[in-house]
Amino acid sequence: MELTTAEENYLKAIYHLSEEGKKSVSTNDIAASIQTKPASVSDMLRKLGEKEVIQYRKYYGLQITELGKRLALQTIRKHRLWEVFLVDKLHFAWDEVHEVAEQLEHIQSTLLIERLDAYLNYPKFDPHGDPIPDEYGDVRSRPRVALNDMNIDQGGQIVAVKDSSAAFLRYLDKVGAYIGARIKVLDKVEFDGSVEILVDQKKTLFMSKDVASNILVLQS
Amino acid sequence: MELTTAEENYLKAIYHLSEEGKKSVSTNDIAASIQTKPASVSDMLRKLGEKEVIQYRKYYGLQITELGKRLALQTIRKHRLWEVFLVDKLHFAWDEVHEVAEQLEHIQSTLLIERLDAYLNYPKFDPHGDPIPDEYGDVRSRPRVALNDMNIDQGGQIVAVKDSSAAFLRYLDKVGAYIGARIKVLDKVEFDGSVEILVDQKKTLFMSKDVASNILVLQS
DNA sequence: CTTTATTTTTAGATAACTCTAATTTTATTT
DNA sequence: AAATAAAATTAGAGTTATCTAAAAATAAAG
Repeated sequence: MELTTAEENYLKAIYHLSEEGKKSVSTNDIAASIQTKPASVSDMLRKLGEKEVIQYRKYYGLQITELGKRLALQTIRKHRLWEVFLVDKLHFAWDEVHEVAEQLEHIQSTLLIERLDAYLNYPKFDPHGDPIPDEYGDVRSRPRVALNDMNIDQGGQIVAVKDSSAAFLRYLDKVGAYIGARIKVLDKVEFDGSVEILVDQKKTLFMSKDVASNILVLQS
Repeated sequence: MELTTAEENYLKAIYHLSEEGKKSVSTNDIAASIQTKPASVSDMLRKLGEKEVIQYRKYYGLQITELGKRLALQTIRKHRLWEVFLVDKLHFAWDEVHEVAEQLEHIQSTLLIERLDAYLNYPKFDPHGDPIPDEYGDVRSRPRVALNDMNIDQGGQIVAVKDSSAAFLRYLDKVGAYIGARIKVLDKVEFDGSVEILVDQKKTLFMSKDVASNILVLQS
């Protein structure tokens, strides 16, 4: 089973949207997430259905199949391994890697990925803290909680972000709340849901609920 | 100026054919070298002409422009840097790299190539002994001679091969005549042009004229 | 429970790249 | 130089992926 680059991108988007807890993934959701038009999505869904990576009945909705999941995880694995390479070896900043990894993930060569994995020392998480699936698609994810769901005086380590846009990542870098930073919730404002946190035992800062909800913390 | 992957491949083929000394590059030559049909080539030549990377008048022939040369060398630079990466870092055999490098060379990111170059320590030659152009397209090539053009008792070091097919490279590896091997011509057979050589001061072997003509030696 | 709004799909075009078959141009032979 | 062969190009069609505009199906509102 071989997928084209476009098909891989659609399937990856569908997988990610499926994982976000939403019952069913809509045509519009997919279109928004990969910056295309709903009409194009409809067309592709028919094709992905024929290839049996999703189960698709028009107007009804879709469901990703086991085969689809496996293929999506393979692409995600490649993407995240390349991100580790770019950051660890080529010293890219964590907000510069996405665009390039988006291209590299489509390179076809199992040998390449095997060797890359070994070369990077079989990393389990990418620079954003997201888990890297193994070659069979198995993921070992750490339990984690959104920063805005933590209570006062609770602490932990930032392990991932939900929004990986360059703008958001730059903002985090600027305030020192990068992956790996240790934080503690000092206060929560009932009114707007914003939080006050202590970063690495030295700096305190305020975060809007919107920002905090995009930061995932491994509690300690 | 941006080229598509297909355009880059055509331009690279045209550049290589141009460099092989042939006065003019024919449509059929290009078709053969990238495994496509002459009809497709004609079409692409028109497009490349419009983009001014070649000068093209139908039925007459073509000539690569300065712009075309620069762009082709950029692609070749990327290809060869990736080959160094695959061999030096990921321990690919030198006959396994081509197919993967063929994909990697089309990744678009100047930052990536700058960083990769630095990471590999600014290599000047790829694993096949071919020179790596710098970012401006300048090539520092070593003077070298085809093995079948050498005389008896002359020696040197194998620095490159003309035919990079996996089959040929495997053959060379098998007989120990890899890039970097030191050789000396022991005898030449007038009748069929075959040569007897001493490899790394220990092993002697016979090579057909056909094989010898595809091996380039830096004389010493 | 109709009417309106939203979502989704189809229809028809376009762009890039490829092919086969037919045609045109250039080269080679006799 | 006419006849034939080879090379190159055009014509027409297919594939993949995209779009806009129109139509169909479902959901929401009155």
